[in-house]
Amino acid sequence: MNSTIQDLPTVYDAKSTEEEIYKFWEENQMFKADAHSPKKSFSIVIPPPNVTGVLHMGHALDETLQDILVRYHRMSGYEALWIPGTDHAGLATQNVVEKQLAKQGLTRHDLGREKFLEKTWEWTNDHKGTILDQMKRLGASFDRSRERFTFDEGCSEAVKEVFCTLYNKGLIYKGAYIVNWCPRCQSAISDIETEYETEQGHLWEISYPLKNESGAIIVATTRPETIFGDVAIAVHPDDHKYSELVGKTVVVPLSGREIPIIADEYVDKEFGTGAVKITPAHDPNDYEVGKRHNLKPIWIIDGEGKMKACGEVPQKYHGMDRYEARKAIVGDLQYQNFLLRIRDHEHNVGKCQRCNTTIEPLLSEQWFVKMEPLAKEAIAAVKDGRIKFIPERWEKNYLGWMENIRDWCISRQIWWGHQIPAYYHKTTGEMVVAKENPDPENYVQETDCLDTWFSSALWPFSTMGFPNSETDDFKKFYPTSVLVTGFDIIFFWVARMITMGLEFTGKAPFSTVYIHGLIRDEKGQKMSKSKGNTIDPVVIIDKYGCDALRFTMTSLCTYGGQDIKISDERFEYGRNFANKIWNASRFVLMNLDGVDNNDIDFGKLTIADKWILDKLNSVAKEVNEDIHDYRIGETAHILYDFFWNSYCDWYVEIAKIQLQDENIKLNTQRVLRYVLDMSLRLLHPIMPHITERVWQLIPKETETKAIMLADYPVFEDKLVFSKEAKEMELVFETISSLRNVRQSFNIPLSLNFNIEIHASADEKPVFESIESYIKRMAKVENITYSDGDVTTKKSASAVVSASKIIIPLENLIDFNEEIKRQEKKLTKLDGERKSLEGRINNPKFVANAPVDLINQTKARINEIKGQQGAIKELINSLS
RNA sequence: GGGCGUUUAGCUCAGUUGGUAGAGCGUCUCCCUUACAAGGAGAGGGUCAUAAGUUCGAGUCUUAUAACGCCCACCA
Repeated sequence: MNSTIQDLPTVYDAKSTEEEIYKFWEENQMFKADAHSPKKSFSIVIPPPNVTGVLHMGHALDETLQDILVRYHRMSGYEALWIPGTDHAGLATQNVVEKQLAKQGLTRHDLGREKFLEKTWEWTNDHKGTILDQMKRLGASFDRSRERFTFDEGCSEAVKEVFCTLYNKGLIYKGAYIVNWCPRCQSAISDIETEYETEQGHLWEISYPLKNESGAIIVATTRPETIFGDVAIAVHPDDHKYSELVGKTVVVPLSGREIPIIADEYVDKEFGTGAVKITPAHDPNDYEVGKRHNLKPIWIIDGEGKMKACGEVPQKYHGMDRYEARKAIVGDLQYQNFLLRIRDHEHNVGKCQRCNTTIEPLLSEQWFVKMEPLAKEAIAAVKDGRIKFIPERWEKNYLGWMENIRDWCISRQIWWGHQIPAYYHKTTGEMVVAKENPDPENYVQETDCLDTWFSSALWPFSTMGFPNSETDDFKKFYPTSVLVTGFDIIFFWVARMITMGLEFTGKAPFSTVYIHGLIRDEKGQKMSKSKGNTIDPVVIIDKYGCDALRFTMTSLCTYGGQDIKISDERFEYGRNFANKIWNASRFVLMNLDGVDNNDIDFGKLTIADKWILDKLNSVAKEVNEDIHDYRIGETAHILYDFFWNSYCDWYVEIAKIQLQDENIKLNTQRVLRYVLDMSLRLLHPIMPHITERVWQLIPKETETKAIMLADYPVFEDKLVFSKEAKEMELVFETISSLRNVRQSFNIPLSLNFNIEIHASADEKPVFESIESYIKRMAKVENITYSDGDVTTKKSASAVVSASKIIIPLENLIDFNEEIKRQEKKLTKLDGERKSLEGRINNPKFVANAPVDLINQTKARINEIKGQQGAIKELINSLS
């Protein structure tokens, strides 16, 4: 980092810089938090990415926002901790390892549980760091010395503690229930892991003949293959169509089994035929009906989605896949004249979120968490404001779900994960729930594992040392400050963390939930590998730079948390800004002459100096407020506008003039240096690398290690210069007007012209003080003043504030064009004046509007009148 | 069936206590002015989806309608 200023390339080299800078931070352990620090704490736990995961745009956004908050607070005097880690991702990881085995023609069963776990641990240890290493490319300032894994020893201890405690409180139970079974994953999954898709299906109407008499009842079903699991036909009790049939017995086609006709209010009279077959083992609603009527469920489909080889299923169907069986059964029903009609029917089918396999509702023994008692406090915590959602509307969403909470199926029939700490006696079958096996000789552990989200739910405190609440980290950093995530996992994760945090630590695990939008492609579609519309953040970083990625994404975040549409080219925005920062910095550095401090002489400040300092000051104020309010996109916009449009486009250009004046050169250098320094600090949380790099290049009298450890700028009273800030408007307007004239009449830059200013009494001294700016920036040769009337000379002109500027360019301009130009302005002012006058002449407005506004309106009307008078005068002098 | 979001410039979108609309990109002019052509300067472009209401005043608040999108529920 010792290159001289002159050597710096004119194009910012993001790639080499970012690598170098990140290494610098890491080697100096700047991300490491101190649990013994006297500073206030600010802490975040990362939403742990799956160990199997690869970095995607969603991470890029999520991690960037967290990093911005962490870096901001670190610079603002907090002891900031960001804990990284990964999720063991039960099924996902198991699938990856199984796929590897499959290449060798093996299944996990060939290896056995123990060997398979060994293999999976091996894979995990090889890959645990990869996604976090990728996140280093994002500039993430997380504390790798505290890196955790949801399946590491500590987290496992926390899981056991929580499981046993909940069980002993009666909040975990084991029971038979209809669950969503994925035949491919061979496991139960929870309700929220099931997604519904609309499919074009059929409604088959099947005739069930009455026993011992003529006649039949016709049943409509979408799943004829479950016919062997039927235990009854149900009709609505008020449905007189069927009232005489209730209580009678029918014979199940193809099987010959006899089942009753029952009445139950669950049945919709209007749907299908008004008669439903009841299959308690394979449909959640049927299960409820069956329970009400004491009907024993019959299992006819197994865990692989195949027809069971059991007595109830005719032999010819044994082992048939459920869809094959459907075809065969429909064919057979038709052949035997039981099938009366087939209708097209659109219906929703449950799919496994992970593998998109159609879910098989299956009655089985599973473990559940009784959610309702736990939800109470989790609801209260949000309602009473202990936890705040941003944007607020997600609160409703959360509360709606919590208030209708259903029990959480936590057991999974997989091997990779936290094995449920329940032990069965080998002979008696007696069950003990305990952290350790009470007697390995005689007890075997439950084979099921826990849903991965069970350990994720404990993440904010399992990472801090729980169940030990006396660790330094727990005392210093728990509860965490804010949780940053997308809305897609509010139910999966956020809600459960809140529940568990409150139950086990008595505190909300975080006080704010900051929900950002999802990243979508340019058409607004979700990015997915299967659609082939993903954008790889690493590719973007290679092409545009990490800071460009971060800045662009940040700028696209809205207060309302809207989804963000991105395309490759959008990142040019951030790249160009980075390049602008780079080149502006180069200019300043090249002109600093070694000035190594910000000791500005306030007595020597020019009007432009005061304006930029005032502006910087208000930007600092606004940025602090915005970050505090999680309006992070806004901070990007404000800083972009300030740096580019105020600092570069105006101040730096003005500074070029001031630097020529030996009287104020040094002070100008200090102002340049100061504003650059502060701008870099303000930008650092969003664009950490380039700001650090440039900051290191600024000459300093004191040895300060890094910008990331420097103080974040705040509002300062001494930097308020309202009067000068206002007066600078005259500079901007004058120069813009003159440039407009030049452009309108195609006057080449090489031609310097003279101007004559008819200044109002109070504006004249201001004009005099800004003469050098006008001359240089508008290419003006001479400025003269005239107090009296407008000259009758034919000239182009401009009305600025309360003054008139005459540009005598007789031979160069088309007077008709000039008149048109002025008239256009006149019309514009006219519109504004009429509207304002309409207001001020309305007695109700005067009676109701705030005094300030009324005064402002009056003043503006007067100003417009003055300008219009001046323009008319100028037009007259032309014609 | 219930809930939520979106509708503002050609495109993508900002716009927090209501005070006559902004940015980036794109378009048109001019400029290689000693930080930057990934740049500089100037210009053009909007009945803020529609309708009613509240108000002195509505992109902003209320109600209704339309279109698109999302979430939840899951009548076989």
